[in-house]
Amino acid sequence: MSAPTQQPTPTDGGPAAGGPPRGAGRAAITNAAREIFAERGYHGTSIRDIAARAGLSLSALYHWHSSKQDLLAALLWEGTNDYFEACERELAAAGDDPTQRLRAMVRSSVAYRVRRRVESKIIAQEWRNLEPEHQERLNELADAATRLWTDIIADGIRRGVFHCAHPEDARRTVVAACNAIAQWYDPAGEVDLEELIARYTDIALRVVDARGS
Amino acid sequence: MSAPTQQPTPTDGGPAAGGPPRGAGRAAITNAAREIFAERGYHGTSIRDIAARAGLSLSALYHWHSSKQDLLAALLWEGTNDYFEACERELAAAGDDPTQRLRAMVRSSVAYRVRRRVESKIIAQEWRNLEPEHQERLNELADAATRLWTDIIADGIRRGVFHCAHPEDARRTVVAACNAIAQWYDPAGEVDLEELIARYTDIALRVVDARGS
Amino acid sequence: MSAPTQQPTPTDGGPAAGGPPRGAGRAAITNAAREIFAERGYHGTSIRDIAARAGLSLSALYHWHSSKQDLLAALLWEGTNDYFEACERELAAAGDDPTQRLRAMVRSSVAYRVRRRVESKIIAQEWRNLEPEHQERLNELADAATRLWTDIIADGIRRGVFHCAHPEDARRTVVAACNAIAQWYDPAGEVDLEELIARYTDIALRVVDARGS
Amino acid sequence: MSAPTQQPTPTDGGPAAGGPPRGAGRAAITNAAREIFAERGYHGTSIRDIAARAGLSLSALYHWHSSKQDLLAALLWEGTNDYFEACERELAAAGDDPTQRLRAMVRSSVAYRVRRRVESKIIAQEWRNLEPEHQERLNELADAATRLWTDIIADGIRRGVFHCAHPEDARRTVVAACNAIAQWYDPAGEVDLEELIARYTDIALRVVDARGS
DNA sequence: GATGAATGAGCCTTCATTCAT
DNA sequence: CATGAATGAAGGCTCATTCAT
Repeated sequence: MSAPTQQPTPTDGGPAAGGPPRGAGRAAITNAAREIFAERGYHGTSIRDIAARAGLSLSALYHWHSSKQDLLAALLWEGTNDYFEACERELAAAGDDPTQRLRAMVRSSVAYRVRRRVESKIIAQEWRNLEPEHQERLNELADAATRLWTDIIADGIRRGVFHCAHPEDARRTVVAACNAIAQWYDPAGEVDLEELIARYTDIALRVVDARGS
Repeated sequence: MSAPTQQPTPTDGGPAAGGPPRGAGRAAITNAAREIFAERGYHGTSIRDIAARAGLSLSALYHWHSSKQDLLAALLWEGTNDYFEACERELAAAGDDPTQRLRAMVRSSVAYRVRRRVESKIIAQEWRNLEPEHQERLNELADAATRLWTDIIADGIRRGVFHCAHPEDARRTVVAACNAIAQWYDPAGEVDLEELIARYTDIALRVVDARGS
Repeated sequence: MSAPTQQPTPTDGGPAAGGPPRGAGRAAITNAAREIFAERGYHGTSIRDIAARAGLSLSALYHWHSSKQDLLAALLWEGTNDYFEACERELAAAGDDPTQRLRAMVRSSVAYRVRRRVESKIIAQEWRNLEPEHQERLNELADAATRLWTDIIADGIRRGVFHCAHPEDARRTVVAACNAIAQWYDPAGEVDLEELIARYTDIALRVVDARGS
Repeated sequence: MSAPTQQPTPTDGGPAAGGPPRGAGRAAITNAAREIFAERGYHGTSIRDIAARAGLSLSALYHWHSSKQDLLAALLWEGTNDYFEACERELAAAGDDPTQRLRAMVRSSVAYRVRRRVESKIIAQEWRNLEPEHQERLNELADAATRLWTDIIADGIRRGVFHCAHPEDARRTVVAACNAIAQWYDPAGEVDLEELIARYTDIALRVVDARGS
């Protein structure tokens, strides 16, 4: 169907309900692409599937996006960027303390994986299907996000707050744990977001061996 | 490039070493498929690519495997089964102690992800491209593997050796951390397998909050 | 871009000079179409290309011309007609003498191929892409032009001025020679129009074997 | 080559009559392409049209030719090369005399345009649709053919046998006249090949102003 | 055991065109 | 006068698969 599954896009919001209200083309397509790419993967998805789910013709899709690859690139970049900005926002509020900063990162990450499960899956799996130029651009953003984690853990160790011997492996573990959430979390289940954040914060603190905080 | 990149498969074993493994049709194809599926994904790989890398004709491929889907299914099942058997082997040697059993699981998992990086990537990513019947069969095996972890952690808690409040999240974290190794580990790097096992064992024990062992 | 490359079209004539010919929609489109049809051929040209080079939107194009085919038909007819009228004009001034009349035809033809190279190419190549009705209409005009040549040569032979045994082949040769000019003539080269006319008049007179004139 | 439009190829002769005898793929396609490209032009021809006329499936076409462009390039190259070789063959037999050599060139050219009308049309019209690399390769061959004419006329003038003042224009006229034959000649008409050669030889000699031979 | 030829379905993309505004 | 959004048909090409040899 054409209804946005995830975050509402400012551009649409319009008449809604039913077929895509003439003019909501771009968003309808983006949403449809997001869903189907997540379900079947980039190569497993045909551009006809996307157009159909968006309730538009094949050609309308090309009116808004120049190619299947651009559609993917836009989706991945938008998603990664949103994640990065969410982290920065939480960090800005977290102050200077490594433990608080690590908590902020876990909160941002878990929240993102839960709220944007669909993007999260795509980002994890379809990254390799980007053409080199798009991939490079995305890499820089991803590296910046990695650095956020790295710096916090390094700082915690320096200040004697974290005690893990291998910070890189600790970082990888925490990130992998948060990322995995997108694969299994059921929003209809018993665990709500805040509870989940609490649980993964605990785990993260154990992984970096935080003591006395 | 028909030469096996990874572990030699028992099925082949032939004259090997050098040119296109004389008469080793089946294995050549399996190996080629494994590599290319890992590189480009199931839908991104064409059966012609596989035949070409195996140094065989398209028709030869069909002589050995009945379809592209079967090729994938065989690969995934074989890989998952090998992993499961490796776990059982290590567990048999580990005795009854939860800590020793968890160590055994981490050892099996890390070793598998390192030695069979290619299969590991495929298992992680291409699972969804299996047709339902194959998927179901594989699911049972995967669930059995999950149960190995679950039972060990549950036992550890019951015996007061592990203290984590949310065993499922602990299990997911440890498994995700081990799985991720396949994505980043560089066998030419400085960290050898035993060192890596040691590090991830430590992390796993912190995640389940093992005390006094 | 959108500036007319060749002769100014009476239809436009507007403010012109510089940017997109203000309000000169129709002419801008005709000119753009002429250029691109000549460069890439009818089927090799998209209506979007034309609109883009004219600096107009796709819909504007349809405001002025009812279809791609009509655009071609208009171009071809206009061009052929201009050629025919140029011939008649020169002939009217040439009087009755077959030699003078042949000279007039060569002059008209060479001048047209030089001054309107672009149209000339289109007329030569895109004729076959006209739909039957347009083609028929154009044929009549082309036949009339052919008859101008035929009659002059026949008259010259009758009067004993020309001596070629096969007037049709002579006519075809002269016409082919003039037509070819559009393909190779370089207006920036050393040979100017008058010189070229002189040369081809000589050739034509040799081809029809004119003696004592 | 199986479909009989033009010269018979020794390679075929097989089962004939009816659909293309399994195995005659390559030639059937080449022949079909030649015909349709000549009728509708490169861009006006769809690869499906070609396959259909060849009595094969679309995919079979791609089994034999890697792309539509390659099909065109092969056709153009083959045709131009055949023409060039025919010229060289006739010239070898013509000896040293400029008049005899010019006669040989006219003979080769007229014969080619008559016997291979279809190729001739394609060569004349579709040259511009070749991609640059193919175009360049073909250009060299075409230039070599041009040089054959140029050298003969220059030699004739030097020896005082030809007297035209502008050899390049003479050459262009003769070549254009011969080329044009492909457009109008009707093999079912009254003029046979030898007669046509005689007529165009006469014209050519008049154009270069050959005297006393 | 292995091959080359052939196929039908489907892929991404572009086309000429229309229509509400 | 002019536009942006939308469309159905068609374009070139690739796919997994089959079959006679």
